[in-house]
This record gives sequence, structure tokens and C-alpha cells, in this order.
Amino acid sequence: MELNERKQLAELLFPNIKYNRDYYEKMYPERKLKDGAMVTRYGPSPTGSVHLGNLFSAFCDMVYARQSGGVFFLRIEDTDQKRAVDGGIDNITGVLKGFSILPNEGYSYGGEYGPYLQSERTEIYQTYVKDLIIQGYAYPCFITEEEAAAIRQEQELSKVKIGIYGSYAVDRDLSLEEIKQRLNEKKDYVIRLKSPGNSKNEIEIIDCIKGKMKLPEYDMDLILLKKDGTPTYHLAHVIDDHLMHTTHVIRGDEWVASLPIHYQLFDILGFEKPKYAHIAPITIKDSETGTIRKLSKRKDLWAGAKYYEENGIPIEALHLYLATIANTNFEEWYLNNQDKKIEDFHFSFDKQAIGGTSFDEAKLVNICKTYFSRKSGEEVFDETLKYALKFDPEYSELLKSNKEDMIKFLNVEKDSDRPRKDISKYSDVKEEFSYAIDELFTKENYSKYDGNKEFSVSLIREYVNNVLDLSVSNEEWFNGVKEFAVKNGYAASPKEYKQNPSDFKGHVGDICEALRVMVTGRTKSPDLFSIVKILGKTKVLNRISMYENYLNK
RNA sequence: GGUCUGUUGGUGAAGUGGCUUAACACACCACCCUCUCAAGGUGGCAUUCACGGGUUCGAACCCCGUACAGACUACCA
Repeated sequence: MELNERKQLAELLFPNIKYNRDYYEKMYPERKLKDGAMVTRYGPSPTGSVHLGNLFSAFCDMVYARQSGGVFFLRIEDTDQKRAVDGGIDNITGVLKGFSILPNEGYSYGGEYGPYLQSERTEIYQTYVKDLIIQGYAYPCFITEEEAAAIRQEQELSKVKIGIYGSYAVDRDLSLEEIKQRLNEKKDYVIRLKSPGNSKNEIEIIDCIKGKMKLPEYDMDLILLKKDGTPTYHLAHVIDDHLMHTTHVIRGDEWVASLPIHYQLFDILGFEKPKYAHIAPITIKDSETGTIRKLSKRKDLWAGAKYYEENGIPIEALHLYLATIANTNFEEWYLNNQDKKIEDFHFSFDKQAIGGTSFDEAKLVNICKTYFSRKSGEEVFDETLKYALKFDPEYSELLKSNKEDMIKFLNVEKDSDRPRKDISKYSDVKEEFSYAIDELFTKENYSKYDGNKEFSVSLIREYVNNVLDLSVSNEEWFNGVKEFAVKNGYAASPKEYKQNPSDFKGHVGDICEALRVMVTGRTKSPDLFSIVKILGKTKVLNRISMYENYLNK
């Protein structure tokens, strides 16, 4: 087809496209950013579901843009209406906000390079495709979906590469007359790329994370525009990331196989290519099959973004975990720089895992525990209250009315250089500090006691009434317990007891254990004297009576 | 089937030709500290880096083959 025929064809196919590509090139000028600033983007499809992998990818986008003084924008890739789910887009923006993964431009954030909804950019894509038709790089193809499926089947049988290319691309060289005729018959058509590639050629690709790769050149007549005039992902990606001046395309590595397509598209359209960074998926070893697979929202509790919110996993702790899997040297850095923040760490692509990153639940839990151990009682209280207001309103009321004491409980053993690590999520607080709030402490708590000893109520009552002094130091307190123990025929230390067990009724630890069980309902607790001090004598005596009732029930 | 990519202890992994008798963290076990637990301390936990061959004075690191695993191979993204 001659140039003037191609021009006719372009007008025939796109009568409503008024502008040419220069119009858009001028509309979206180069960004004015400092050298080395990265422009990244997160491009979810509007299904609305967000899982850990999405969060991870968006987290990487944010972190690289932020540390380079660049831009991280949000673009909704909704070119396929079949994937749209009601409220899906709002859910995505909501989840991102909820997890403090904040774009500084894009859908719902505004910016100069919009619209950031691909469904609103159809004219832009068509403008470029129209130009491609004029240049002879694209053509209308009338092969129906059924016909394509048949071709595919035939190719499978004859073990030949699957797709529309070479002799299978029957509409490639249709004359203008033939096309007009089919158009008059109102036949459906798609716009395909007239691929100039040859799969025998190799192209070298340098991925920021995976390094050098050699892939065969793309030689298929890819669909650019679907029959509804809407672009495929490939076309939309290339045009958008060019116009929006993305410098680094960070995306899941399921896309590496499409890289030759994208390279070819960039070349044909005369665009400068961005750099690519393909991140490995977060995987997990399937407990049933033993194989490694991507996280699945249906099978893995931890996969869905909701899980973290509902269970009260702190956002910052999740960020720490994502940073840990993003850069393999982050964990050690953080351990040695405990006073620093994630923002202080320099992320780099070559410290990013090439293969799959396995999800390590135990590690996440540990990171969370460390996070909590470094927070003050006040901070833990505030955050827990915020969580409870949303997921446990009843508990939130109790927290509010017990604020002062609760903070004291949360602060027990905080001032030491080895703070406790017994909470890994906000929802743990209620259970872990079950003894802290009087309204929640009933004699039922004793049924959770995991030992089988029965303690002497009168002995402990005597101790509390006659010996316990809340004004002394921890050391003096313990000495007092020892004295009381000895006076009542108990050994002053477990060691002493072990040497001659028959000489004693037990040892000082047994007295403590009895008091601990009566006061907290369990055999394990943070520092006992601290707890007793916060409760005060009256409440302690109350609990002793409660225990007595429990025994006599 | 084809094309790419990966494979290091119980787990996440460091490691890119000699400082590796394989880091670090988590988990686990033992002991210590100790009124319980948590925390902390000390030690243990891969004689070996999927397997086979090659290059090299020297290989977990480079090359080839095999096995296994993953991704892609849509008018989905």
C-alpha cells in the first residue's frame, strides 16, 4: 500500500481523531527534575483486590522515587472493562492510603500528566495508532476470535510457534479496496502491529534487577487496539510511560517475557525507552503440594492486604518487612542502625532478589515484636486504641476509661535496655494484658491457668496484709518476699531448695507463683512487683478473694 | 512444546574467582542469668552451596549438559 492509500486508510479507520501525535508530545513536556530523579508508577487494574505482592511493588515504586527526589504516580490500568469491579478503584486508593504507600501524583492525587485513568485516554492511543497506520506499521485485521482460536489449535498440533505472524497474518497485506469492502460489510476488526521483527535475531536487554538477558526479537503481529477500539496493555504501557515520562518501570517479573514487544513498540514509535526493573514475586511453599507458588489470597491468610489491617499489624512494621525483602542488605543495616528510619536507608536495584522472594511469616512476626518493644507505652496505647475503635469498640471503651493504668502496664520493663517482646500485633494487647483491666478480669481468668497446683489463699493474704509494702524498690520488695518465705518454711532461693528439698515446703518462687496466679490468672507475666504496684493493695486483695471463690465454685 | 529465569542449613538469605574452616537474621536445642515469662549472654545447628562434566594454580561464584521449580506463550493486565 502506498503512502497516500495508507493516509486514506487512517482517515477511514479514525475519522474522529483530530490531533496528531505532536499535539500530545507538547502537552506532556519533559519533567523538570534534578539529575538522577526517578519517575515510577504503580498501575493496578481495577479489580480492587490488593495483595501483599501489589503492596510490595508499590512500596518499591515509592521508595525509589522518594530517595531520588523523583515522582511516584498512580495510574489505573482499566483498559479491560471485564476486569472492572464496582468500588474497585476506591478500594485500591483506600488500601494504599491505609498502608501509607502514598503516590505524589496520579489518579485521585492530581498532576499535570493525566488523565491517569487509561479508559479516559483512548483518543491518545488512537492518535498514535493512526500515525502507525500511515507509517505502515499497523493494519486492520479481520480474523475473528474464533478463527484465531482455530489457528492456535492447529499450531499446537503441528508444534509450531503459536500466534499471528508470517503466513498466519493473512490480513497483513490487504489492499485498500479489500479493507473498504470488509468495512462496508461491518466486519469486526482489530488493529495489529505489522511487526518488523525476526525471532532469529536476539536482542540484549539490561534489567536493573535481573541484569543482562538475551531474548529473541518479537515477530508477531500483536494486537494494538481491540475490536472496541481500546488498547491492549502493551500499547497503553508504552504510550503512557513515554508521555508521563516514567524513568523506571518497576513491575512484576511476569512481564519480562513481553519485554521484546515493549522494546519494539518503543522503537517503532520513536520513543526513548525507560529503564526496567522486574521484581520477583513473593512466593510461598505450598503446605499441601510442597511446591513453590505465588502467594494466593484464597489459600494464604497473609496474602490479602486486609489481613494486616484487621489483625492490627502496624503499618511501619509491615514497611520494615517489605524493606527487608526489597533489599537483601536492609535487615542487617537496620539491626546496626536501630535509631534510623527506613527513609535513611539507600535502596538499590542490585540488592534486590532476582529469584522468588519467599514469604517468611516468622520473620514478620519478629519484626513486629521488635517494633512494639521499641515503642513507648503511650505510643502502643494510642495505636492500640485506634485499632480497637475500628475492630473492637467494646475494648476501646475500656481502654479509654483505664488509660492511665493501661499505659503503666504497657510501660513495665520498658525502661531497661532489653524491653519485652511479647506483642506482635494490636490484637495481642487485649489478651497479653488481660490482667490489666479490672472489668475484664473475672474469676473465669483462672480457668485459663495452665498448672495444676492449688495455692494457699491464707498464706498469700497474710503476706499482702502484713508484709507487702508498695513504696519500696524492686530489690527490697523481693527481699521482703524472701524473708516471708523463710519465716513460713520455704527456702530463700530455688538453689537452696534443690540442694535439700525435704527441708522445705518449697522456695521463694512458689510464693511468687501463687501471688502471680492470683493476681494475673497465669503462671507467666511481666515483672510481678510492677503489676502489683499498679493495681494497688485493694485490687490485689480483691483478686485473692476472686481466686478463693474460683476454688470454691 | 517453545522462550526466559531461578536452585546455598529447619526458614529468610549473604555471597559475582583466593580474606569462606559459607556472613547475618529468624526458628530450634543446650547451658548461663533468674521469682515466672520475655529479654539478654555463651555454645550447637550446611565438612558444603540441586546433580554431572569442564575452564583455572584455585570455583558456591565462569562455561556446558541434566534434573527440578517458576514466569510467559489472550481482542487479561
